[in-house]
Amino acid sequence: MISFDDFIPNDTSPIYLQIILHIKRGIAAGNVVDGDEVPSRRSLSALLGVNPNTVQKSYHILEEEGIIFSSPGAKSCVTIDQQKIALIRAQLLGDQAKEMIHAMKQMRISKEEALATLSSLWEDIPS
Amino acid sequence: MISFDDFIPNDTSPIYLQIILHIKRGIAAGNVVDGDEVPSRRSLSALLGVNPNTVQKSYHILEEEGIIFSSPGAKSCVTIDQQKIALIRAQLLGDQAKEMIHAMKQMRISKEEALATLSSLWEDIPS
DNA sequence: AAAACTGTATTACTTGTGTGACACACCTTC
DNA sequence: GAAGGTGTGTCACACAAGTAATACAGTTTT
Repeated sequence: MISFDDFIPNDTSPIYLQIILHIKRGIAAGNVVDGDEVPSRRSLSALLGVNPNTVQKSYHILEEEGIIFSSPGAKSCVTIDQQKIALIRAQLLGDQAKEMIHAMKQMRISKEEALATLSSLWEDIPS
Repeated sequence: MISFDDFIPNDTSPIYLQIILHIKRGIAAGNVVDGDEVPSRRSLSALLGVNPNTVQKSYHILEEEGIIFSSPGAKSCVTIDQQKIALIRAQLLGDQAKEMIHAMKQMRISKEEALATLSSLWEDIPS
């Protein structure tokens, strides 16, 4: 079962997108494997302090992407193979790096300073 | 005058927040100095393909933060000193790095792989 | 069968964005 | 100096997206 303990909500992007991203990152991390259950709409919404419908929206999109499977009354679970996992991981990693680089360049921060900052802060962020 | 040529809209967070971030990054970069004019609501909205009111919302918030100054009929301009600039720069740099590290750790990506990815993609992203 | 869980659909409210109108400042022209 | 045009910021209202509240229907467990 995927964990949401390290879910840190962010007030800039919609919550349903953050939930989707969190699950995809969990998959990329290998924390979630094919057939794994996903938290129920209600339990996750209670944990995150949001409405069940917001979680439903996330799950619905993930279902359309073929990442989770739902059927009325039953628990939803992940349906994904190794190829998809590698693809998602590469995608998320690349996107995140590109966004970071873009932000740094907009601030005219050198490659060296960016790498140094990242390196020095690495241990401070909890896993 | 601050440039929006390298503004890359992103469909995850509200546009007005992205505009604020872009201007703050321009300030952090040193591209914008005290007294510099800021694009008019209409010209910027036309350039970005959004509504003048969306830009207005960004400028209004920046004015509340004491970063720009507006008065009816006159062009709006930036009001900021070196201390504020250093503060904004440190803030944005730290936030961006922390967000990157958090994302990487969620994907169980090692410090080495993260730095290597960033380093190898650096030259590919246009300034 | 009843209870406690599950996913789903309908509806309303809040926030973000779009459309339009207004008022003030500057600059040209008469 | 007065009149008009074009720039500027500001505001009120309408529409769309994100989120919340509630009710409904199926599955599992007891």
